[in-house]
Amino acid sequence: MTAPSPGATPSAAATGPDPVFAALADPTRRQILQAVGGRGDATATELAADLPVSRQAVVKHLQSLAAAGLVGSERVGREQRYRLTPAPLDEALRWMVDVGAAWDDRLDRLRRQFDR
Amino acid sequence: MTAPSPGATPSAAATGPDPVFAALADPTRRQILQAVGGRGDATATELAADLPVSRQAVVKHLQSLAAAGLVGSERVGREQRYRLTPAPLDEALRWMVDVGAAWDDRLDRLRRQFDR
DNA sequence: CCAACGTGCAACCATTGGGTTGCGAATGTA
DNA sequence: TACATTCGCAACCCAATGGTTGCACGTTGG
Repeated sequence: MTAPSPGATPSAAATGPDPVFAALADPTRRQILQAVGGRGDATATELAADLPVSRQAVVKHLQSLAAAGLVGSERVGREQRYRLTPAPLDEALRWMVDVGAAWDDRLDRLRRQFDR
Repeated sequence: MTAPSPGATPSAAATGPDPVFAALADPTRRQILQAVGGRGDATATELAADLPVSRQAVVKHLQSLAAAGLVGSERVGREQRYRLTPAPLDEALRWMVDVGAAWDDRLDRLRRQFDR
């Protein structure tokens, strides 16, 4: 998944899953992520219209998301348009899958040892 | 993945991906999660020995994780043993995959429309 | 039985974080 | 040119959070 998604600078893609998890922690931020993904393109003002928070709050959230490399922005005229760059999700995803997998492995090993 | 994992009560599994994402936000908490998964079984005191924080801090983290349904605990003698219950990870995982997928769909649609 | 160990509870502290408001600067439009 | 948007910056507020310490209560083993 997640082709390089051209256009929109990824704004310093921040290494490691840390910032991604941190970014995903907030419900509003996840909502914003979904919204900008669904629209394909959005400004802070547009997003704020559909949310119970101020534009400035949305801006801050978008900055967090940008810091995690989950969105990129591009200035067009007098507005700043954001778009999704979901690549960093992969790393976080992998982390979770690994934890689950390691656990299942352990269960398997125990089970096998028990069957013997 | 993530079989029901018997034993150890899931401690009120909390609905929705919210508590899971919240739980995963903290690096120490993720470390604890990995540690308890790797050992298969651990107490707060044991975990604290390998971490740069106090036992009480670990206890608090374990409570967060339990609230998210990611660990279950079981009292054995005078110690409280925690174990991984990674099932709730699935929901969070799905959320992320969905966001990524929706985005890829949009890209595809745009590309197809452009080719025409 | 008593000492040692491990847990659980509570108070407290400092920092982070989400949110708001206000304002000045840049850009598009009548 | 004058007006209306839209943005970006800064200051400020309050609640949540990660962390600590101290202490009292069960449990185990010599």
